[in-house]
Amino acid sequence: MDLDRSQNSDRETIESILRDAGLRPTRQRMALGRLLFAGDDRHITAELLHAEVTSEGEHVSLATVYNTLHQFRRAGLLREIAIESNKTYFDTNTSNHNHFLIEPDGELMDIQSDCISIDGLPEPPEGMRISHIDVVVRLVRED
Amino acid sequence: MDLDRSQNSDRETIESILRDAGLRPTRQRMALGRLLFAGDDRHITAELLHAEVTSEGEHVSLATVYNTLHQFRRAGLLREIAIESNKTYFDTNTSNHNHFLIEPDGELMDIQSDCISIDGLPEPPEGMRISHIDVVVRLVRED
DNA sequence: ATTTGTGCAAATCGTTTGCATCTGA
DNA sequence: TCAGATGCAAACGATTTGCACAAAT
Repeated sequence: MDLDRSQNSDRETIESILRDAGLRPTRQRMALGRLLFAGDDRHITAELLHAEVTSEGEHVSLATVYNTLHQFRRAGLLREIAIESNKTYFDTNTSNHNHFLIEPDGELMDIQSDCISIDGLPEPPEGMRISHIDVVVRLVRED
Repeated sequence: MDLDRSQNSDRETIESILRDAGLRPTRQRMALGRLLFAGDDRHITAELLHAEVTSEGEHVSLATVYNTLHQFRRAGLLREIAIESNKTYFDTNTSNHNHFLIEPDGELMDIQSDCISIDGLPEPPEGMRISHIDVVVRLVRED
């Protein structure tokens, strides 16, 4: 289930998101959390987030951005997106959903999961179970 | 469509695969091509392929392995696999199919595409068309 | 002969880590 | 107070690149 993010812009909500995840609401995490969890769902990289927080006048070191993104992911606040890229993309939408990938520029768009159904999956091998299914629909510009 | 690889082990077949792709059949490309296109479909990284070709006693520099893998991909002989990993994986099976990903060790298994059907995809945005759909089914060991 | 490919080492890029310092509970 | 968090710079691993040399048509 997705959180209602309509009011996430205020400090208190971000703070409780962090506390609920067992993370101390430090200045850096609050700043990053506000960028990530307030407003719409986002697809973002560490470098990009670092640039954003910096342009707000907040100082957060790049290493801390990396560390924080992984902490958020471990806490279930972010999900890593599987696309072929040398960079790691994180998605603030942790509910089941899938992606359109605009090939030429690498831009991502959400596809709501309830649209999509997958049939005919073979049984997983003995002793394994499906944890999650990722669907990436690659788009190219029509010529 | 998949090539019949049952006889790809001989020089002539590899050579014609390369020529058809517009690539000169150099010693290095032949050695890599034989490893990739003879026998079963494979999921491989540059480092791994370099280790293989080296252990055969052939000398191909790592840079050439990287360059060659990308040439093969551009020629449509390989496909890059979309998984979240710091390494780039290539698939010698360029037909439409999908993957099981064994989470703990990152191992990949093919799922034949004709098993799977995807319903309920929304229309792509104006001026875009679907080039390819990747499905990755993540597996974890049952506890 | 001319184009194309290769090897090597250095450069680059994204990311992680070690460690001294600082901060929140 | 003191575990936990951060910053910095150095380390790292995967990949790319520049350029002199070699091989293919």
